[in-house]
Amino acid sequence: MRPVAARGDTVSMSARQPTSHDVARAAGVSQSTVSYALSGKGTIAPRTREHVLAVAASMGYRPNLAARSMRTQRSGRLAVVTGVTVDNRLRMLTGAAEVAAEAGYAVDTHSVDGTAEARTERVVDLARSGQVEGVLTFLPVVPDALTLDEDSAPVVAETALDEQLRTTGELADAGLLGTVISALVAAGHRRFLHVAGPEHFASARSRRDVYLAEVERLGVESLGVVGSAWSPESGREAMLALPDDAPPLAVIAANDYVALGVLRGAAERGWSVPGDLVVTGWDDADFSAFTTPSLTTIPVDFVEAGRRAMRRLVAAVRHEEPPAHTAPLQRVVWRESTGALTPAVVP
Amino acid sequence: MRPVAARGDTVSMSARQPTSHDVARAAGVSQSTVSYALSGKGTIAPRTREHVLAVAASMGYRPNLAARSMRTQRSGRLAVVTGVTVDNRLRMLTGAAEVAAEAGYAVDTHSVDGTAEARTERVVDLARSGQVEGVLTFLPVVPDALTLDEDSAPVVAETALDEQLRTTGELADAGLLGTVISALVAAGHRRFLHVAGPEHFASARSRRDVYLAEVERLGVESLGVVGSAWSPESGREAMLALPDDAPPLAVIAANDYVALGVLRGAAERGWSVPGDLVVTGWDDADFSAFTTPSLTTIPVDFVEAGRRAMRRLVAAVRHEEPPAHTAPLQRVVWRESTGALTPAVVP
DNA sequence: CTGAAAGCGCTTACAG
DNA sequence: CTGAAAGCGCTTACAG
Repeated sequence: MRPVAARGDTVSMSARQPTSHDVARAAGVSQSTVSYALSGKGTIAPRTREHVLAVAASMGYRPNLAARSMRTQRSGRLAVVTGVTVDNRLRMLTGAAEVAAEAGYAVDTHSVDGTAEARTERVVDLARSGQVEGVLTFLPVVPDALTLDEDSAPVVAETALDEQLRTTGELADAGLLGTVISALVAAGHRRFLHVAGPEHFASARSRRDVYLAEVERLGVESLGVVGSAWSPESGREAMLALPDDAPPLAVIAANDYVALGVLRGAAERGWSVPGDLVVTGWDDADFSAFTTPSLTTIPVDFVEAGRRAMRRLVAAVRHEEPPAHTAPLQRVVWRESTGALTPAVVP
Repeated sequence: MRPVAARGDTVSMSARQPTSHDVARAAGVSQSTVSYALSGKGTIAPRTREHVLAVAASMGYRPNLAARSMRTQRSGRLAVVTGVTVDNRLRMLTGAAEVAAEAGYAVDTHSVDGTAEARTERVVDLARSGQVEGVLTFLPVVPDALTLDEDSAPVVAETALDEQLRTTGELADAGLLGTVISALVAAGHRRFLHVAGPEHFASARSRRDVYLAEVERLGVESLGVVGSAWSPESGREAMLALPDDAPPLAVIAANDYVALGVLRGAAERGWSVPGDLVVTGWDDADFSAFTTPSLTTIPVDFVEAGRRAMRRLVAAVRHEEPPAHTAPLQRVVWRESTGALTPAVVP
C-alpha cells in the first residue's frame, strides 16, 4: 500500500523516525549530548544546546517513548477505566485527559463491562500490570475485591462502593439537595418522594441519604424511596406505581434521566407539572432545558470533575499531597418543573 | 507513602516486576527460551514450554511492553481522537476499544478541542509521532490540512469534511430518511422542513442531501433547510422563526437533540405534536422514548460503529483489506411524534 | 531443541 | 563542558 524504503537506502529520505543518534550525527555531537540538550539536565554549553535543539527540530526528531520508558523505569502512562454508562463519562474523560497531558502522561483508555466484581478485577489487573503508573476509574469498584499490594500502582476512583478508596468523591456530594428541599418546603410543599439511582454509585447513595435526612429534619411527609437506576424507565415506573391521591407531591429524582421519566409518567397519569407535581433532577443533561416543562436541576461540571480526579491521581503517582479544591462543582438551576418560586425562597 | 524496597534486598519479595530473566532463572532455562515459550514462536519442546509457562504464571510475570515495542519496532498502540461533543462518542470509543483490545493493541485517548484545522493538526501530529501505529478520529478533520507522508501511520476518520480520507462513512449513510419521508407522504403529509446539523459533519450533510432529493423526487413542498448545529436550541429557534400558517408541517430534524428543541419550540408556539406538526429525529438518544410525545427516530448502533471503524484501522495498519460489513447500523423506530401511521405505510 | 549474543533508542553516572 | 559506555527487558537470527 505504501512503498517501503529499501533497506540499504543511503538517501536522506529515510522512512524511519530519526533517533537521537541521527540528530547527533547531523549536529556533529555525541548522542549523549543530544540527550542532555533535550532534557536540559546535566551541564551543557548554551550554544551547543541551542544548536542541537535547532537540528533536532529541523529533522522532526521525536524521542522514542518506549526507549525512554525502558531506561527510566517509568512508563509515563496512566490508565483510565470507563465503560458504557451514562453520557457524562466522556466529559470527565476529557478533563482527565487534559490534566494528564499537561502533567506529561499519556492516557490509556480501558473500556470495561460486566459486574462490579469483574470491573474491579480489571482495575486491580491494570494497577499490577506494571504498564501504567496509576489507574483512574470512573466506574464503581468493590473495595473488598480491590487488594492492592505495594507493587501496585495507585488507584483513584471517582465513584466507589464505599469510602475506603482514594475517592475524589466530589461528584457524590449531595449537599445542595438540602437547599432544594428547603426551598420547596418554604414554597409550601409538604409531601415528597425520592426516585433513587443505583445503590453502587456513591452519588446515588448520598443523594438518598440527604433526602432522608432533610425530610426528617423538616418534618414533612415522605412517600418513600423507590427506584435504583439512572434511567427514564425508573422514573416513569415510579409514577405509574403511585396511588391516585399522591398529588400534590414533590418528586426528587436521582438525575435528569430519571426526572425525564417522571415527567413522562406524570403525563400518562394525567398529572400536570408543576401543577400537581413538582420535579427536580440532577446533572443538567443536554435535554433538561428543553423538556416541557424544563427541568429544575443541579448542574455538575463533569469536565472539571475529571480534571480534579486526574490531579489526585497524578499527585498520588508522584507521592505528593492531593490538591485541595474550593470552587464548588455543583449549583442549583431553577426551571419550570418546580413552578414559580418567590425570590425569597430561591437560594 | 508506600515503603520502597531496599535496593540490595535479596529477599524474594521484590517490589519490582519480574522479568523474563527472573522467570528463566526460576525455571532453570535461558532467557531466550522463556521468550520462545511465551511467544510460541521458534521450536521448543512442549514439556519445556509448559513448565516455563507455569513458572511465569506463578510469578505473575507480565512482559514489559516498552521493551517488546523497542525490539519489534512496533508500539502496539493506536490513538483514538475524541473531544467534548455529542454523547454518542463514548459509545463509539467503547466499541473501538473492544476491537483494539481483541486485536492486541492498546488505545491511547487524545481529547482535542478547537477548530477543525487545529484538530486536524493534532491528528497529523499523532500520525507522524511514531508513537502509534494508527489513528482513529471521531472528530471531523480537514482533508486539505491532512498531509500524510509515507512515514505516517494510517488515519481512519469516522466523520470527515469530505470523502478523501479512509472514511468508514457508515454513520453518514442517510438512506433511511428516504423511507421515512416516503412513509410520511404516504400518510398524507405534503409540506416539509429540515433542521440540519453542522455542515462539517458528513452525516449532517448527507441527511440534508437525502432530504432535498426526496422532497424533490416526491414533489412535495419544502419550507427549506435551516439550522446548523446538533443542539436543541437550533430546533427551538427553527420553530420560533416559522410563520403562523406553517402547520400542517412535517419537521425532519438532524438528530434527536434538534428534534427535542423542535418539540419545545412547537409547544411555545402552541402547536400540537403530532396534530399540527409531525417530527422525526435521529440517533435514538437516551431521552427519545420518554419525551412527550415520544420521538420517531433512527437508532444508530454507535458501539458497533466504533467497532467497525476500529476494524478498518486495524486492517489499514496491517495492510489488509478492510472488512466488508453487511448488517445495517440503522433502522427506523416509529413513535408518537409522527402520529398514527397505518401499517401499510410503515416500512 | 536450547542458549549466547546482538541490538532496539534512550538516560545517566563516570572519565576526561 | 563533552563523550564513551553500560544497561533498561525484550525478540530473533544464529550456533551448537
